[in-house]
Amino acid sequence: MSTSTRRGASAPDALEDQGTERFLAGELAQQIQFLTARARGRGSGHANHMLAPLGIKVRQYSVLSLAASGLKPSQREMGEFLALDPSQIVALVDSLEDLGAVQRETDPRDRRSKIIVATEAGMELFEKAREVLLESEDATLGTLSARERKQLRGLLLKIAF
Amino acid sequence: MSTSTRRGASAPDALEDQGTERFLAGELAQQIQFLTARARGRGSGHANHMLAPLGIKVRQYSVLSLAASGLKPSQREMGEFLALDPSQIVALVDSLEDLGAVQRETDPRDRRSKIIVATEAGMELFEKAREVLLESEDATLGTLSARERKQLRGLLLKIAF
DNA sequence: TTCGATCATTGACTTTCTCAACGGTATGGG
DNA sequence: CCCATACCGTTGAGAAAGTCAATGATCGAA
Repeated sequence: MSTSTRRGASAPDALEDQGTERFLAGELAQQIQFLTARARGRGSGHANHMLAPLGIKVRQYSVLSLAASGLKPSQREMGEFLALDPSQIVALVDSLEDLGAVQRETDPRDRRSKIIVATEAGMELFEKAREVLLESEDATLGTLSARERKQLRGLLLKIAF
Repeated sequence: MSTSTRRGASAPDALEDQGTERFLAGELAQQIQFLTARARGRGSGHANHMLAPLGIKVRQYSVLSLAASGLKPSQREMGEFLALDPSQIVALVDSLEDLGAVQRETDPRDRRSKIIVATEAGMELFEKAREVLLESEDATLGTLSARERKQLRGLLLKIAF
């Protein structure tokens, strides 16, 4: 009940602070590239803020999510799916390991690769974080109807890979 | 005509390399947050690559675009619209100024603020970059129909601000 | 066995982000 | 007019994120 930000009960079409909408008719606001970057900035910003009490960020959540999926992902697979450099995965897994949320297990089929699995504590952390993120997503998507959200998901899914 | 990457004439539903689609059914692929970040990563990556020959990146393009819009934006306004810290705007304007693409003009109404305008050369650079970016966007959106692109633009516009 | 490729890891480096401070300037109240 | 306060651009420092090359261990195939 605290969130004071945005969505004032009044001011129907007051987008953000004044001065911004002046450029909405411009060329940038038509470029999907730019809009995507803008949306992502707002989204991950809000998400990280909401996630802070849990001691992780969205980056780490994404790794934790894969670890908790039961799909036994290797670090390389994670990097590919998350579009992150292998070295970044190392750091992220390290930090989650420090939190006791995940564990590295050497793949018996290929001892070079390590499979990341969530611990008990990791599963609990994941569930909490998941709910927080669903709230955050809901807040970020504010004005969109359920139908529109589904549409957006579908469209993004097509271009994200 | 060199770009060998992606969009093979065949392979209708071959998303990226193999191993990735294994996680598509997972929980992350349902989160708009994640999809947005993924899409943005791909998009800006491709765009920066295409833009490299012109000596700028998407960050600088966005500033140049506003400067070339004729809307006489101040740096503060740019920062707000682009969701960038004022100090970053300074650096971006500096680099564009070094390229001779933009100029700082002190606002006569408020001598604290500086209005950024594109030079002749800046306008030419902007036009070239604009075309490159439209191509890049087209490539990134590959599989989307014109109708879907319009939808996506509309949806993103709603959540980007 | 040996050679080339792959995986995780490390390290160095660049870019981007975030924040605090400072000088110059505007604005409003006494 | 003078003053306090707030704002703009700028600088600087430090954290976070992204990029790239190299290495040891392991795999797969010749």
